[in-house]
Amino acid sequence: MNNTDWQQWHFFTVIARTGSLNQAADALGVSQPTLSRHLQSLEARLGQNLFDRSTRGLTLTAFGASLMEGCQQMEQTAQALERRASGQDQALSGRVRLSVNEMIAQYYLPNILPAFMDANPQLSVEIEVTNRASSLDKRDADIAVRMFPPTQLDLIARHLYDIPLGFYASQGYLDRFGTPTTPEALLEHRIMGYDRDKQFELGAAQLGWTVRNEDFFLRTDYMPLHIALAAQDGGIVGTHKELAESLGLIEIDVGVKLPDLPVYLCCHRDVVHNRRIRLLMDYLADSLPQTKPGFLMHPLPHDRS
Amino acid sequence: MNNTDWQQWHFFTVIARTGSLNQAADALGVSQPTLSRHLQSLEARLGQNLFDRSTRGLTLTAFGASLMEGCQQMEQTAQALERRASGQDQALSGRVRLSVNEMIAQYYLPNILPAFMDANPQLSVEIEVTNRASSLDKRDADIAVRMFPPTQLDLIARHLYDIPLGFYASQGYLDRFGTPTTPEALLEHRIMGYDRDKQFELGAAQLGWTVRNEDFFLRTDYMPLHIALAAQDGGIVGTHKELAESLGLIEIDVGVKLPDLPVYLCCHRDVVHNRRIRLLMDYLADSLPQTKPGFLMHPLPHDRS
DNA sequence: TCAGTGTTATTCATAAGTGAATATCTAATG
DNA sequence: CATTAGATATTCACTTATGAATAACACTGA
Repeated sequence: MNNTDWQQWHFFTVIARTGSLNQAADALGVSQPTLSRHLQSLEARLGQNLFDRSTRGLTLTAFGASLMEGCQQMEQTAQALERRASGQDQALSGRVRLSVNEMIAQYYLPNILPAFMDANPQLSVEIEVTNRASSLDKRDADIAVRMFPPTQLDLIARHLYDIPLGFYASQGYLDRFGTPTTPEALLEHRIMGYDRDKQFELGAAQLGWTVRNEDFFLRTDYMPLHIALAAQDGGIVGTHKELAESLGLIEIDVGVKLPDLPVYLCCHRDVVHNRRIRLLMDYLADSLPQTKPGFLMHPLPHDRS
Repeated sequence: MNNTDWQQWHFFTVIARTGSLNQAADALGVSQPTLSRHLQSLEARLGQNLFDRSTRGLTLTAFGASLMEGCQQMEQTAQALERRASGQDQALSGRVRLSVNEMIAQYYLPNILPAFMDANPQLSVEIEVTNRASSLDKRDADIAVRMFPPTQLDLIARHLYDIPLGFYASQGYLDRFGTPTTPEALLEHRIMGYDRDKQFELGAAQLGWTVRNEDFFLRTDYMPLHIALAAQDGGIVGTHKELAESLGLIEIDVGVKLPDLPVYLCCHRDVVHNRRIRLLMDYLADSLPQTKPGFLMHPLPHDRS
């Protein structure tokens, strides 16, 4: 009677979320035929279909949908189990996964990570670079560097320091287009903005500006491209003060002080006492605030003649 | 990264509860070597041991114990999932599991079940006979007939009727030992009682009597044996009025009215709307109260010469 | 209309998991 | 001290499950 296969519920959960056997197979690390068969087997045991099949994927039947709540609860519990288990693995060997955005990855980590890796050769550091908030829940990462305080209650956040921001352009750009002195004038310039990232919009709103991403001259969420373009006389960029200055960019004073960018170090409650994770967190907390940015200045190959 | 195998957590949960690979293998329907290997695999993945091994079985390490809470939660969710899924299987074929005590099984069901099975040949009725409250949680049974209201909130109970009780003995017994007329005198007689079942003790306490199971002349929880023995001049039995009378036993009036025995029909909230289960419940609710007891009078072979 | 891209289902050689039997261990017992 | 009972671990023949390849299908867009 205890014949129930938790594995099949797991498969079902992921299939339901992805809506496709192929994607679920990818996520689960098994093959699509395997999922197909397990799903059929589960449906056979339950006596009715969990999904409607089509050539565009699978969509939950009412029956399948009615079971999703329990599946999600099971998944959360399973994830918590994994976190708690891994949080108690106090060995100083193994992996630590760190999630950072492109700016940290490009301009800060290269300065400080080698020393850590030298000091802890048993530890393999895995770095996930993304501009979205990585899921510490799913243990996609153990530690995350974020520029905003996390909202989840079960995350522990440590405010490290604040990065001063400013608007910058190269001397060459300013020679060609002049130097704006008011916010209004600034917005008429070739200022680089974001694509889907809403952070700048929100920050501007707090300053009383009405700015939409659509208004920008050039739009990308990949900030190192902002920097590289500005360095090549491409326009005005709002970025880290120290970084811009180390690149020889000139600060533009439009009479408005940009708010500092806070830097938070986050991890999950369940793993905060883990030695490996603690080691890297403490090291980052020590070294990140002291680091001058600017190791790999130019990620994109270019020839400035 | 989503490599986590829910199945192994299931195995771990059952192993932890049973404290033995062999028993867990039994409960899970797999072999002991399979469990041994999966457990080793899980421990290897987590990097530390979940159990201390000994020749007396496995005992949780502190690490393993710290994970049990999550496992139990997962198990409950899985069980709820199974119930909800099976509750929505509206086919009128398949199995329905019914849990009853020995009295119902012996003296009532034989009268009424054949008609139900004739009317619903597609349905296979499985009957678990136990005097303990069967677990509707684990879906050991879909429906349970109980003589006391269930305490769990997620069970639905339907009070069917009340069975009048009385003290009875055969004419032969009364001829030999006389007829008691007071409670005190009754307790001096060869009255049959229970072994581990505390219900009679509790009921007697409500009447103001102080009776312990140890005081009885003959002790067994198997009530049909009470009946059979009384019918063979073996002593006095407290049992169902109609049943005793149909056996030709004589009621003994000691000036105290025994409280009626309530009969409840129970099922889990999650499956109450299931057609199969509903069908049998409704049938039992209709037929049980009207049934005269006494189909198979003498379950034990005997020769009354 | 006709490739192109996505989907699920099926096939079959092969790899992985399984379990009966067995080895090995320990505590309890005569 | 030898024996028994009950436990986990290991072995190996064998069953089962797996996945690369493929088929069959439906939508999309040129």
